[in-house]
Amino acid sequence: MARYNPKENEPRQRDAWAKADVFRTADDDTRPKYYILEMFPYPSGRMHMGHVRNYTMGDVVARYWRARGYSVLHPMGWDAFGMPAENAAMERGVHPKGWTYDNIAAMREPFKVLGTSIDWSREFATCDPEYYGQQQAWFLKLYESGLVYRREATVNWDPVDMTVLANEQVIDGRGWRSDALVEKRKLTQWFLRITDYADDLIEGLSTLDRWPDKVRLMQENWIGRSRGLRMTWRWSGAAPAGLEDGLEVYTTRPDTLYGASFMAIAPDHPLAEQLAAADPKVAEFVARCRAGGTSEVEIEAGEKLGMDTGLAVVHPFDASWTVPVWIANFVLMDYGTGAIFGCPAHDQRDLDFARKYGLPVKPVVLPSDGHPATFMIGSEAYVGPGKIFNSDFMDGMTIEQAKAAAIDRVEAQQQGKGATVYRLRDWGVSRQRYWGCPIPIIHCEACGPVGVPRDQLPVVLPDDVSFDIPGNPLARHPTWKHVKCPSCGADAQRETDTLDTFVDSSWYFARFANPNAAEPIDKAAADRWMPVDQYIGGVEHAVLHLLYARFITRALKDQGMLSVEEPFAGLFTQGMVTHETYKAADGAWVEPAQVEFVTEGGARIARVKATGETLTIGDIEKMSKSKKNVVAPEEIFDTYGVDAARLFVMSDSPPERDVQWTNAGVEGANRFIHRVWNEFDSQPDGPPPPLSDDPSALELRRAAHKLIGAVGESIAGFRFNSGVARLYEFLGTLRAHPAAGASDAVLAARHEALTILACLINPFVPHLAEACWTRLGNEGLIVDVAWPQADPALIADSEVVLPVQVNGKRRGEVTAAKGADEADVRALALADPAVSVHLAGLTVRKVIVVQDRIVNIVAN
RNA sequence: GCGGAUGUGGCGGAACUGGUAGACGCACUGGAUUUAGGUUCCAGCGCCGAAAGGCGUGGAGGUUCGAGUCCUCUCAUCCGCACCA
Repeated sequence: MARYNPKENEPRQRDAWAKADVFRTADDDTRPKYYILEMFPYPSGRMHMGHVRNYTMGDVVARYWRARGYSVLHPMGWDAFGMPAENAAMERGVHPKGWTYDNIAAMREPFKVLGTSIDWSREFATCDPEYYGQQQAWFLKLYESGLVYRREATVNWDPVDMTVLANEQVIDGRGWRSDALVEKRKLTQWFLRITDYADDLIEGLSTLDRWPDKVRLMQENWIGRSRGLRMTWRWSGAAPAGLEDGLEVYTTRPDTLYGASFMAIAPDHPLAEQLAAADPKVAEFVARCRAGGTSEVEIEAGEKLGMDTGLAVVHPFDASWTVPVWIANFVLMDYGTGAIFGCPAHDQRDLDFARKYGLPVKPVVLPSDGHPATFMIGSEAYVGPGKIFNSDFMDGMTIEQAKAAAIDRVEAQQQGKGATVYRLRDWGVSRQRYWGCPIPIIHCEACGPVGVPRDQLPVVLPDDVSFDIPGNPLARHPTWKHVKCPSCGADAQRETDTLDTFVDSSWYFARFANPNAAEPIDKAAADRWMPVDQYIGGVEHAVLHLLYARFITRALKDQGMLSVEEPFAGLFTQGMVTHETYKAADGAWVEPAQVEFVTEGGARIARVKATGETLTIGDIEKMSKSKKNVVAPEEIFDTYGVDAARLFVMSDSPPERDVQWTNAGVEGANRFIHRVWNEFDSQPDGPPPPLSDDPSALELRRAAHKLIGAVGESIAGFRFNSGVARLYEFLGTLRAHPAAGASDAVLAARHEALTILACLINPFVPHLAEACWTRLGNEGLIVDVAWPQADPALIADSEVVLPVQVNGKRRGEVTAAKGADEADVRALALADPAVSVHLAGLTVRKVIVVQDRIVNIVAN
């Protein structure tokens, strides 16, 4: 017997897999397909524990379905464009391209060491011109179909880095890198018309029954569909220029039109801007609103600011009733029409505003317990159900009836129309960045924006760029942007913006079906593999990436490039890997690798290994460089082996929750691995004796056969921690039947059990499983072995143990034949001495027998 | 503020449709092996109690023969959105 040596075994098994090329996926396989995909990583250059967990999870699932006879596609790529490469270029003078490809090379190694069953022949990076060129091709198709357009939009502009920032990159109003105050700027930007698909994207959610409810709900809220009325209020008096028809507002509460008290427009509404141009006081007010708009404190306080414009409109249902028009800071220009009618009695914001500026508050919805004469609104608006009153023709209606009636009337008066409004905005994809996919458009003075002809794709990024000054290197490149117009041949300029990197990740899953296709998507291959059967990634992408990918999939389907509407049939969002934090007296964080622990008086004390300095044990947080609570996967691989790391991240917590990395935990996993090996290694060489029904062996055989279903269901149901627990438990059963001194019957049962065990541990600890498989005397690789079949006779129990309760409290148990009828079980239970003790002096009123489950005796 | 999730020993967690709460791992305690530390092996380990027994799944009620699981209220923590008309 030799101690299991992962350092020697693990590389050998990986070599064997590579040599046999076992993970290459054939496209002409006739077996059913299973496409499993983990969200591809950004090539930071370093693998972290989160990757280990994410990719091990996917690998366990991939290896399981592979063993179950499916043709499994499990590809891998790199989400390789983006800001970190340019930041590295600016900070260290390296080229983004070299930096990125070096990082990919550095990360590919640990990913291969992890032993995941990936078809590396399909690998690509989004910064490969072969990939982004195809992206440009479909982008142009969407452009031709009208899904891509250009308009002026307000963006976050970082005046120091001279670039647009995404909303996520603005922290408390400042650029995340430069710390400069971010300005709102109007820039002409490219947009994707995702709002065209708003309804489809909502309806589609109901088909995604293997997605977490949480994610579906978040997407629904993000799209934010609301139904209401878009209507125009006519001016009382002279109409402002350009708004001759009146003031258009959007409301979801047309039932409260008789409660109207004021109109409010956004500070950046065209009317407000017009008034500001004419009146310095208005200009000053508008400026104040804008400044306050970004200030956290003011939003927090919710202070309502308003200014009466002096203009007024006429109520649609009463020509003698005029309503004043205000400018208000709480009205948003980019939602609805940028103008509202205020009904203070039934909207809290409107009420706050009305109270502050002394505007009328007239209730029009009466709660069921309210009286029309006495019902009053205090400081809280009434937003509950009730009957309409004070409302002429709507009096007595329910809210829903009144909404319909008001919409009908407004439509009949030709002053508006029932409308659906979304919170979702079109997707701005322009980035003033170098390291991204060039937008394949040429601007010609005569022809306008013209798509780059197909035969000139890809538009490749130039390599000779500099990062010594801020701004977009593409824009200041001496020659790159100067081209001829493809349409008229005149001098023209290339678009120098690049695409948001979320575009890159919105279709890569379809490209994996055939990464070398001459078209963006090989439709036949995509029809074979799409949709992804199981997608795995972090919940932080619940709206962004997952919504964009769903949108692009639908858009490409409408271009005839794909057949599916939804890219991901199943989604699993995994938790993070966390670790304790350690802080020194001077406030500095200390890495776990430098910490040792002692127990003093039952308390666990952390201190620095080298100096003995006592440390404060802080919160358990996501592993991060800033808190230094990081454990490098490579170090763990080196100390314990890859399998121990894989097993631990799968074992301790349910996969959707965070898992706390602990040294003690990985040692537990390591212990299991060595114990498993010892069981295989203690089995005698040579062919096993024949299996027998000897009772001494039957317990082991039963346990092994039952384990097959339990572990399989755990994997299929993403309950990996439970599956691992069952494997640990089974090891105990195995150890209770040692090989040393065992009868032939037990040796035979052990051989069978070990054969099963090797197959069941294979998804989790594949390197160990291969070694175990060979140790049992088998030829070939266990990756090619089918998932074992349980013998129905061995998993069916002939006897069951039934707990017996008296008045709901467990008092004893009886053993009965499986399926025994009620009368027999009842007699057995009543005769049990442990039970009868508790029945002394009581009268049995009722005996409930749940077949093969439990007996409950009701007595008093 | 709105929406959602979670709450079980010292810790991570198990308990699939209401049916033996605490599987499995960690920590801890005792013992064996070892020159010693570590490793390895055996045993114990929800709380109260000497025992019999009682009490226990954030808290309070309820439904049920039976509730961690279902219902009502409530507290705490976490997450998402946030002046969305």
